[in-house]
Amino acid sequence: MSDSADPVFAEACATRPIIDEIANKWSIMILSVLCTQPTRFNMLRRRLEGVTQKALTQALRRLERNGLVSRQVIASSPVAVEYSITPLGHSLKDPMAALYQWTRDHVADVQAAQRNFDQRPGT
Amino acid sequence: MSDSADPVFAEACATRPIIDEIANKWSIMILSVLCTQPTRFNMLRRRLEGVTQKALTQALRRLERNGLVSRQVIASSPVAVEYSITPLGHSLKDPMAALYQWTRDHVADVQAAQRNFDQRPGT
DNA sequence: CCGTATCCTAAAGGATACTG
DNA sequence: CAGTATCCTTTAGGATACGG
Repeated sequence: MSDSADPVFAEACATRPIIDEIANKWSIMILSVLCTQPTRFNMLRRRLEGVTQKALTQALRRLERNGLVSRQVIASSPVAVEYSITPLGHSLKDPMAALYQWTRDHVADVQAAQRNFDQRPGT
Repeated sequence: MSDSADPVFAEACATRPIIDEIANKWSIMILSVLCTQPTRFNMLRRRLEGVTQKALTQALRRLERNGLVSRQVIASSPVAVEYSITPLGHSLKDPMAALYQWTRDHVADVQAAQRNFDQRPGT
């Protein structure tokens, strides 16, 4: 599977497990919020419209496990939990930006291809 | 969800649908192979060890729909189908490379975070 | 307030058989 | 050769209820 593949894309095979950890449905939106400021659970929940409690918890745990987000419990009376982005999480910003730039540059091409594909006659 | 989020990550929200199309389980490995040379269905299947026929077909259709891969039927006696990467697909190489570079630079950090997380006491 | 636990449904994934 | 169709098993996702 790897002998003569292009080196750049070949690396994709090795790095995919980590990419998959990051490319979770809500992860980048969570990072989007946390990049601005530390945020509490229910605030995140409000900001990410449509997220369920379960999904948010799962995404946060995953980000925390991978060192991109840190979780701090503030022992106030109704307990507060604040999530913030780590330096490691922050370092993802630049490479992400490159990918978003590609998407912006080519979104029209992709959508045109989709329309073309979807409109061609079925069997 | 978007008023005060960091601009770079905020873009993530808008571009995620397209990222998701590309970040499919087998997509980058398929692109890895096609980037080197056009390849036929069963050859791809052999190169991507562990892929099922169904999964490979689905991934190829998706890549084709998004304009990253083209499919050409060669009407020989047992019919042959050759897949190749398009210029659009090729243009993904550089931004991907940036992401892989990040992964390479930080894989140790991520794995350390994972070990640390996994080894801490449960309830 | 911040979750975990449970239950249920929906969707994904694999194996096998069959067609142009 | 290159798929599609079918079935079945596994996993993910959502809703609800409860605990620290």
